[in-house]
Amino acid sequence: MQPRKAAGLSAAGMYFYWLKLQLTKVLCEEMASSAHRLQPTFSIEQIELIRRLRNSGLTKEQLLQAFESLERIDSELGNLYTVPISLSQAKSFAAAPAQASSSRGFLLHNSVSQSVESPPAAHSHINSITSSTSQHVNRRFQGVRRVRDVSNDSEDGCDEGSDGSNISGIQMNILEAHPGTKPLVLLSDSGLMQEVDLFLKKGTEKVHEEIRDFFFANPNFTHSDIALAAGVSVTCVSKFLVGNFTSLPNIVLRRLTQWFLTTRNQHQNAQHQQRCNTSTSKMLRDVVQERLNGGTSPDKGILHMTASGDGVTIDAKPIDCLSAVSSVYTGIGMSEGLDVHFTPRRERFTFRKQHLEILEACFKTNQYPTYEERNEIANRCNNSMESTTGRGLGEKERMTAQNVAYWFSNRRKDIKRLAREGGIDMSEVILPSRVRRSPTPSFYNMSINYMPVDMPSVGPIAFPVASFARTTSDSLTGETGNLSSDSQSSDAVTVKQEPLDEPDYLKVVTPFTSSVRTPGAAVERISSQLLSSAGSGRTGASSIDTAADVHKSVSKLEVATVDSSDTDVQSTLAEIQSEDVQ
Amino acid sequence: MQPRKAAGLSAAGMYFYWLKLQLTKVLCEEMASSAHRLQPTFSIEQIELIRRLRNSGLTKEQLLQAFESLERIDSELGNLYTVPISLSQAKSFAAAPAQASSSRGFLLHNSVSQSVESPPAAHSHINSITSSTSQHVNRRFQGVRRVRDVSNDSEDGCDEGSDGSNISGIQMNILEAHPGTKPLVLLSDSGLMQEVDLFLKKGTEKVHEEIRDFFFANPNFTHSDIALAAGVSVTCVSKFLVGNFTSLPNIVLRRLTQWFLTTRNQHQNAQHQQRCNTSTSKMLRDVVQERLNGGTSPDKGILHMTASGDGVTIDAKPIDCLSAVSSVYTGIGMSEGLDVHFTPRRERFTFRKQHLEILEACFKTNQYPTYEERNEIANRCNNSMESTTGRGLGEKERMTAQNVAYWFSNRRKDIKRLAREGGIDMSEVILPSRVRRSPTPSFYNMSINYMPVDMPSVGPIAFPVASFARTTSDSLTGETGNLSSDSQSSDAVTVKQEPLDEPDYLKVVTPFTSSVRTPGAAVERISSQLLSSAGSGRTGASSIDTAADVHKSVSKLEVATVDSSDTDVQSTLAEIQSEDVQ
DNA sequence: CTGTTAGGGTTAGGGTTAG
DNA sequence: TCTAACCCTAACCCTAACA
Repeated sequence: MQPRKAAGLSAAGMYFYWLKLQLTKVLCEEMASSAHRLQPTFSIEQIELIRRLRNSGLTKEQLLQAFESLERIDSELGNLYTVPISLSQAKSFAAAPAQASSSRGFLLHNSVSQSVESPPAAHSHINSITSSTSQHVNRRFQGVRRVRDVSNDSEDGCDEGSDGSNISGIQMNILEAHPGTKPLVLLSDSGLMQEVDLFLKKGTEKVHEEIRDFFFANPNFTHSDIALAAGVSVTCVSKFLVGNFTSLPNIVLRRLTQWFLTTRNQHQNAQHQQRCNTSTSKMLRDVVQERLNGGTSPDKGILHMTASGDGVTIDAKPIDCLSAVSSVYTGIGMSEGLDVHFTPRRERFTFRKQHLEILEACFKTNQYPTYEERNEIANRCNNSMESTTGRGLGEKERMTAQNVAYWFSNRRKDIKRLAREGGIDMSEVILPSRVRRSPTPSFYNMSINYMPVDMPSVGPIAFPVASFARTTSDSLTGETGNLSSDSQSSDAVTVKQEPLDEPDYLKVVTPFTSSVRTPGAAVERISSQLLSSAGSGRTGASSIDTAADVHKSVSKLEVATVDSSDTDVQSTLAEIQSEDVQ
Repeated sequence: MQPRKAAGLSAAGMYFYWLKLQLTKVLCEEMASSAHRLQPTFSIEQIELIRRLRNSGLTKEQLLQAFESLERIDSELGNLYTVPISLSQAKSFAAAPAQASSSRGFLLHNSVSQSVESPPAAHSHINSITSSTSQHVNRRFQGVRRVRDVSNDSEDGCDEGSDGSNISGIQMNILEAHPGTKPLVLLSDSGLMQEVDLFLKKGTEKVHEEIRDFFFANPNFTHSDIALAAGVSVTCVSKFLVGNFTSLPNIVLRRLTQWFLTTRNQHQNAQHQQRCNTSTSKMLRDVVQERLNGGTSPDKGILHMTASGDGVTIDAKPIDCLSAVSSVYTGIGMSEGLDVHFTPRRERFTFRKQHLEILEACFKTNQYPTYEERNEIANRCNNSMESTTGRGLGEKERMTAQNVAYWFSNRRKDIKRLAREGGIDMSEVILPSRVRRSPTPSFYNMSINYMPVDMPSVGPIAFPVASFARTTSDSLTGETGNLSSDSQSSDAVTVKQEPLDEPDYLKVVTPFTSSVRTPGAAVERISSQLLSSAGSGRTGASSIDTAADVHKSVSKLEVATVDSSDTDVQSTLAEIQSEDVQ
């Protein structure tokens, strides 16, 4: 086997992370000394990890060595990882396969050495991975206890997408035939997927409600457990349970749903025999048994795997959901009858002029909007957009609370950066608005109790239009004179330059200038700055505007920001920014 | 003054950015109330800002007014910004000149209405900007302390270019004759430049090592600080420190090096008297003094400025380095006797057929190659090219990892666009290959005890090929039947269309189709689609081929991609895509 | 602890520019 | 004209801090 050099550094870093996680788990298992071990299925990371390990050219011997080393180290350190097993009932997550035997060896070894790199797609031959050599290590399925080491999931950005319009990643369940036997890797069928789709069709609210109730009905559940089992971050679980389900990406919802359906079914089936919930092994056995018995859904493993870990799709596409899925199902990838679900990557949302106007206005008031506030802002934006365009918004055009959250987050950073670059120590000045955000209670009026102090930092700015002359002659590009008002083009903001000589702009800015103390003033300025600088062009695909138009929009935008051209903006401003400057 | 519309959009945006920055700084300075101010040199942004201000037609009086306003405001607000000075040793960045007055007015307003846009090029009369009125404000050089709060930043793309083949941007240091006197704008001499060049000659690795060590040796450094001081984005700093220095453009490396040399020297020089590192002014004085005394390099300002913020040259030209610099020195920009270093624009790399073949093959396997992978691909391409041509590759002919990165990036976009245009919602299907993106354990935690494994990248994708027809009739483009073998024309690949009905092509593809699990199958299909649909002939400039020829090459390319005609391709495929379908 | 989230880091997608 | 090469910033990941 020819070793392949690892990927990029960052990639490597990530890899480390996963590996760490993996090793941690394995080590954990290893440490445990239980006798009858079940070979749990593999977790997402595990699968991928293994694949990578294999691809990296690592031999099983080497791998084994590594494990042993870790084990040794661990024992020397006092079994830090040997924590009490606390796998609560429904807490069935993936664990590395282990076996109650005493032989030593390593998971997937043989197969690893044989196959080189496997395509990401779920291959049927994956089934043979573990079965080939029956390398069951005596690992224990250890509940993930650790301190906060393992449960520290990453988080993950989340998006809106209220329902399962997305196809989850590659689904693959690895089940073991029998406790103590070789693990079995099964491909997930579309049955679960469909079930999930159906369930998601109930609507996000309903889904959330059910899952939440299910969660609370089981005191043994912890966020971490679910996160681990479902393959999502704790953060997402938390958000979901708290009610911020709308800020979660579809993929997360799908996974949670999948977990829910699977777990619930298991739970129900195992209900009668789930008397002793303290015995992990017993419980695991139950689960396995259930599966072996052809439970509701043999493949709806708790231990499913999703190839691409993240991938977020912003928009919820209730309607397209099915079609999208079906298209995938019938896609080429499916030609072999495989259920390959790809986890879509995030789709970048594009903030339009109107959005920015509203966002900026809100930002001036409160840099830390709560979820409700964000949601409201998003709605406001959407409504504004709808009324402007006169048509419904596409899935991708619909702003979500998450988008807003991202925007605010990035915005705060922007300002901070700006301040820093300006040499101002913002750490003490800025962000005072961080008034303890409402603990959950919502519907506070956005404006609350504190006067948003803004940072006096930068001042109004006049952007010199000038040019940053590119080495070549760029300065000649825009010579158009003034710009007339622009129509509300629904295009992305293309603002990149703004004519300083724009009368309206100046006019508008002035007032603010005079009232510098206004809390929002500074922010306002920076905002406008940002706006002016935050241009991005449009692609040829959707544009037909001329350079002149661009100019127009730009100036328009600038003006609008400060001006009162938009009702929504105005209302927002009024609502939030009542801190005038009389 | 006749208003001129700004140049390119981005230029304007950039301009705003700089200006904003500048103002921020100015304001900051204004806020400070120290008396004996040193006039620190100017930062990149400052210089540009000032230039812009001047060009905008703002008079010094107006400027003064603005400053005063701000100052007043500040005092009224309670000197929110007057934070303890804590300029850590080597952290010397630029501060903007300011003055302590009390009149009211507003920054830039007047000017705005008057001036329009100024050309980006560095003008020699810039010298008079500040010196004309001796506007030294009592600003304080504020240290950048912050806790760890403020160390936030922006980012920015970067490129390859491993060594200093690039000429940095406009270099210009502004020093003041004496503290309290009018600032003096000095042109940076080539001394520092040469020093930088020499340093860079050590090799990227070495450079990286030294700078990195230097960085870690100073716990006070933050990425942001360096970015700010060096005039590069935080992203670049981050990448550099993490080790991805090869993905940085030459210009960035140069700047970092410049920063490093400058800072280090200062550090060393100030070492003995740096007992009290709490006195910012003291330190500044030292620095200034040193400079005035004709220190090692009077102009090696920390605060040099590089006019064009970006500009990237892809190829590393160790050899040309010097010549390049010299050419710049004598370039047009110099006509005024100014030491204007133009940042050369990127040199467009031309992908040849061979390159594309390899790239396509790799793309099918993994759409998101890591740095190492990209590097490997580049090497593979170069080797292939070398063996083909039988001669060494010129600097421009050598593909770099960055070229590969660009190619992949653009390729992904192409596919997405195609899909979109084809009416397929790729958001869910495409780009699954990205398994959890590397968390890139920023060098902080990277160390540790784990075996570096690389990260998993996902699998194969299945893209619905079918409907990717371009909206228009593209499918008709390639009707040529078979293609005979094509001679190795050294011309740039002009392949743009590919006959779908190409027997060979189909033949080749088929296997993949049948083996859907193959990761690259879908990609393959889309790729071919792209090729077929994305037709563009070659420009008349370099082409003389007939349509038939094009077809030939195209088919050739396609075939080669999947076929085993090329050794490199094969090896690549085999190596990576060994996930067969037995 | 456990759950959340602000923020520092980074990556990569949507656009745009220019060789 | 095409597309390599950027820019900007949305969208994440991860850790620390805090409730």
